[in-house]
Amino acid sequence: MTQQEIGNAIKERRKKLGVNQQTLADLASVAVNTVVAIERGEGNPQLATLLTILDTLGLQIDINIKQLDYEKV
Amino acid sequence: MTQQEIGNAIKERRKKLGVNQQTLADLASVAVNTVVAIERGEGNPQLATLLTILDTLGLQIDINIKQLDYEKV
DNA sequence: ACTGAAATCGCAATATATTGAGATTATGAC
DNA sequence: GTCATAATCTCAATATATTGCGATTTCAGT
Repeated sequence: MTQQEIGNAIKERRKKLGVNQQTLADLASVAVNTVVAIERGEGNPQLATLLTILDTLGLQIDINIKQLDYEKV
Repeated sequence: MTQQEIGNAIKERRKKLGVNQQTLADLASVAVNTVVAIERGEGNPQLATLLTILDTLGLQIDINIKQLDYEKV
């Protein structure tokens, strides 16, 4: 999962929950600028920042053995 | 998954692969100090740094809906 | 206990994320 | 097209990760 994909996942989840960037930022106690950057894939957030945002959205990170292309679906 | 657990996952995987911190750092093009901090759970690495290290170890990040305690195992 | 390798620590220098405030642009509803 | 809201951008200030080097401690094997 790339930085860009992570940003997209956050954005989709946020929209699904029906909250805007400002509200998410407030709930996660980060600046809205930070949320914007991460969702756009332009950000290179610190792990704590990312985890806080994910947690706020009811999401979590898992670490797995890298999946090879031919294994997908 | 917490910062600490991520550090442990990296450490275990590294040992399983039989490489030391310095070698991992070199392969991932980061400073050994950075690897040390992350593995110890003291670090708050930037996402790019974390992804590079995980990738070097053949690991990847996945984002999932948070698992509730009573759902575990 | 000895030895070599691995892991950890300390610190200053540098790079980069984060923040805050305001301005600008997109987007959707009516 | 208008209006309101959401999203994005700019820029300076601040906080914090990263690096490099050396020193120190820990650890495993003999």
